[in-house]
Formats: sequence, structure tokens, C-alpha cells
Amino acid sequence: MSVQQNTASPKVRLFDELRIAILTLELRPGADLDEARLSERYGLSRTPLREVLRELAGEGYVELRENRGARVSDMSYTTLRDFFLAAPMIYGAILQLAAQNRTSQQLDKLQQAQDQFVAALRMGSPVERTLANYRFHQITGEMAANVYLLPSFKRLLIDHARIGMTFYKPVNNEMAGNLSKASQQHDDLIKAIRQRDDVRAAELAGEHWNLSRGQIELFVTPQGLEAPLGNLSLSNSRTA
Amino acid sequence: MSVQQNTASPKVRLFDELRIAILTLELRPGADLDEARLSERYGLSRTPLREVLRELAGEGYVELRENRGARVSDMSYTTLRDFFLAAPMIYGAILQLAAQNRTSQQLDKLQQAQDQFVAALRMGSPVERTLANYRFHQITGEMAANVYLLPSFKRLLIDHARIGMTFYKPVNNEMAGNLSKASQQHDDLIKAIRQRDDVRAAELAGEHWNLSRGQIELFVTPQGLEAPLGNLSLSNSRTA
DNA sequence: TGTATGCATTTTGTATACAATAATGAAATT
DNA sequence: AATTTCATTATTGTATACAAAATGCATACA
Repeated sequence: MSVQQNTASPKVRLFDELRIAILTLELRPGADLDEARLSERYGLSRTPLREVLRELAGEGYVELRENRGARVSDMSYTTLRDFFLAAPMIYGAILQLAAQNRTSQQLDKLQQAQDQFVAALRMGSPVERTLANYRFHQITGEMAANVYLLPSFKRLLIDHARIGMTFYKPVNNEMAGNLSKASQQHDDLIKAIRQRDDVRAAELAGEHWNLSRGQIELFVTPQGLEAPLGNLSLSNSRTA
Repeated sequence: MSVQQNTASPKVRLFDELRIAILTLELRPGADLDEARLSERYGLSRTPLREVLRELAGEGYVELRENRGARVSDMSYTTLRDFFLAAPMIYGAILQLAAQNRTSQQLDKLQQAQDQFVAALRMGSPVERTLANYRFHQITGEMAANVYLLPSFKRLLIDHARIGMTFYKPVNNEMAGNLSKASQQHDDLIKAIRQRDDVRAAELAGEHWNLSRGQIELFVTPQGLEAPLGNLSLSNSRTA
């Protein structure tokens, strides 16, 4: 991870730590955010804390309810459906624009993010992997640099990270293989973006998305268990 | 306009009035928002005022700069280009989803908004026309009800209103005709949405967008003046 | 037993005072 | 005369105190 970070103001620190905690599900969707508790924990009075909560709400991390405090943005099967509808379109557009508009500095940053992603795949925790992947796509958003697309893109990235934390635990070989495929696709994306090949970038966006979707579906609709119903509880039926 | 509105809390009132003022260019892009002045004007202390500014920033109405106050979100030719890129895609998606998901109550609201739009066309000011059009499309956004698309859609609506205020002043017959065409397209959209015909709705979205784009282009690239260069300043050359 | 009512507690919302930072302008130096 | 420096002023950021609203709980009642 990067070195200096402690110079940031307490407000920025609070903002970032809450963001990370939400992205990594350390703060669960729907969790209540108590102002008094948070302000004490971060050594900040409630006034700036409330401002931070509003800024987080603006980006979709939390939801504010009048006279009833803030909570971490919820995720239901409805939002999962919304996600599946919106993500391919927005990701495609962002990556296409990224290929058109990227600067060479941004390209370097993207490569660094990918290096961290690879490192996280090899020996990192799910949290590190999720954050590295988040960072990779965040940079493509910066490259695209379209003020009208970014709000939705950022919102998608938040929940993609959270969905990933839920569903991307590789329990079998197929899932583990998917992760290395994802890494390969990142490399291909960098190449296309470097060459300013926006058509290829959009194409890769589609492939990357399909892989991601497949991974999620492996969890949402797992292969059914094989034991016949009546026998299921035989081996360890102690109660009743 | 609607009747009761004064029951709202001063905070909500401030929020809405600022929103309207920004949408109608009463507050110009880039304009400074002084906290002290605003808080005095609305009889609200700076604490809740600052919270309102952050909420407005979250939706893209204003931009916050650390230690340097808020200003109305800027518009440049860069953002205009971004707008042209993003708008057709997002509008199409929103209207398609609106046709799929609308409730009958929402349909009624949409018809009311269209009635107000027609009224504004007949005898209203540009401000009323812009706000009625804004409201119409805002309702289609509610119908679509996709949390990931809405942030970008809302951001587009803000600047579409502001661009409209700049460019939709009908100075000739073609422009006036465009407005009645737009109204006709709204009627067609309502019909498609009522029938849950999402394909037709997406198609109409494209047509509606093309009309809007043409209107803007009429202003951005007007027909050149015809007088030859050397003679241009002859008739009223008083200085030099 | 289930439901309503009112009080006590907790939590959120607002105002004000003060601290920190940025903007302004006058004086001094080159 | 132009530019830098420094003090003054204006504006933003934060802490605290208080007001308002919501929550939880005990009691009364059907």
C-alpha cells in the first residue's frame, strides 16, 4: 500500500475510511451510522461529520433519512437486477471514452493499479483484491472524463465492489480461473487503451462484464445438491 | 403552479429555490454562493445551509471547493460535448425502462406534467417552459427507477434545462415549430409508455433527442452572415 | 393477552461562538 | 514603477450548547 496518508485532515480521513469500510462490507448495507459514536471515534465534532455523511450520500455510499440518521446504502435483489441492466451499458461507454481520451500519465496509473491487482490475486485478501479492482476501474472512469457518465459509473463501482466481496470467494477451480481471466482482460484493456483502440476497448468491456456476470451467477444459482430430499438430514439428525 | 408549498421547512425551501434558480440560469454557471449572504436571506444559520450546499453538490447543482466556498456548477464547451455524447444513451435507456416499469399513478403525473408543458408553450415564459419540460423528464426517470442510471440522468436533466434556457429561444419559425414537435413527441412518449411498448419508447427517445440536438445546433452553428468582409463595418463606422 | 397512552431517554437538527484559512490592500524594498 | 511582505479583513471550518424530534419503556386500559 502507499506510504504517507496520515497528513490528511481528519475530515478526509473519516470520508475515506467510511468509503473503504462500506466498499469492503466492513460496514454492511443497511447498517446504522450513529453520529455521536462516529464523531467520538474520529475525534471530530458532529458538524463536520454530518457534512461528510452528506457528501457520502451524494456519491451513493449512504442514505440519509430526515430526523432518523444515516445508514449504509442498501442492497436488495431489486438493486442487483438494476445493476445487471445498467452495468454493461455504462462500463462499455466508459471504457470506450477512456481509450479515446486517456493521457499517458493516467495510463501509468492504470498499469500500477493492475500491478497491485495482480499482487492481490497472488497473496492478498479478498479485501485487497476488491479494492485493487475498484481502483483499476476508477481510473478508467477518470480517463473517460465525462461529467454526465461518471455519477452512474461511480455508483456502479460501489456496488460492484460490494457484490464482489459477497460473490467472488473462489470456492472451486472455475471461480479461481475466472479471476486470472479477469486479470488477463485487464491487461488487454490496458493495451487497447494505450493504442487508443476504442472499439476494442468497448468489446473487451463486454467480455469483462460477461465474465463478472458469470461469476456472480455461479453464486446466485449454484448447482443443486444431489442427495435426495428424504435422506438429507439422516447422517446428523440429532434434534427432533 | 401548485398551491401549498409554504409548509415546507426552511431547509427544503432553500434547497428547492436554489435548485430552481440554478436550472433557470437565474444563478449563472460559475456564480459564487456566499454562505453568510444566503443564510441571512433564508433565515437559516450557516450549519444547515452548508448541509444543503453539500446535498446540492451531490446532485451536481453546485461544486464545493475546500476553504473557498461553493459555486454553481460550471458549463463549458467541454461539458457541452460530454453532454452530446452521454445524453442519447442515457435518455434511451431511461425511457425504455420507464415503459417497462411505470405505474398508472406515475402515468397520471406524466400526463399532468405534459399538460403544464403545453400550457407553458402557449403562454408561458421560457422559465416555465423549461421547468415543465424538466418535470416531464424527471418523472420518466422515476418510472425507470434504476438507482444506477438515475444519478447520471439527473445530472443530464440539470444541464439540459440550462442549455435549453440558453438555446431554446425561438427566433424564427423553424425553432418555434420544433417546440410544438417536441410537445407532439411527449404525447407519443406517453402513449408508448402507457402501452408498455419499450421498443417504441426507446425509438421516440432517439427522435426526441435528435430534435433537441438540432435545436441546439441551430444556435451553436447559425447561418453565417452574408455581407462580404470588407464592407461589414462601413455603415456604422464611427470610431477610429 | 394485546393495544394504546404518556413520560423519560436517546438521537437528530439548528444556532452561535470561535478558530483557521484565504483574500485584500497598504507599506517597504528593489 | 514594479514587486514583495506583512498586517488587516473577510470567509470558511469546527466545536459546543441548546431545541426538536423520534425512540423505548412502563403503565393503564380494553
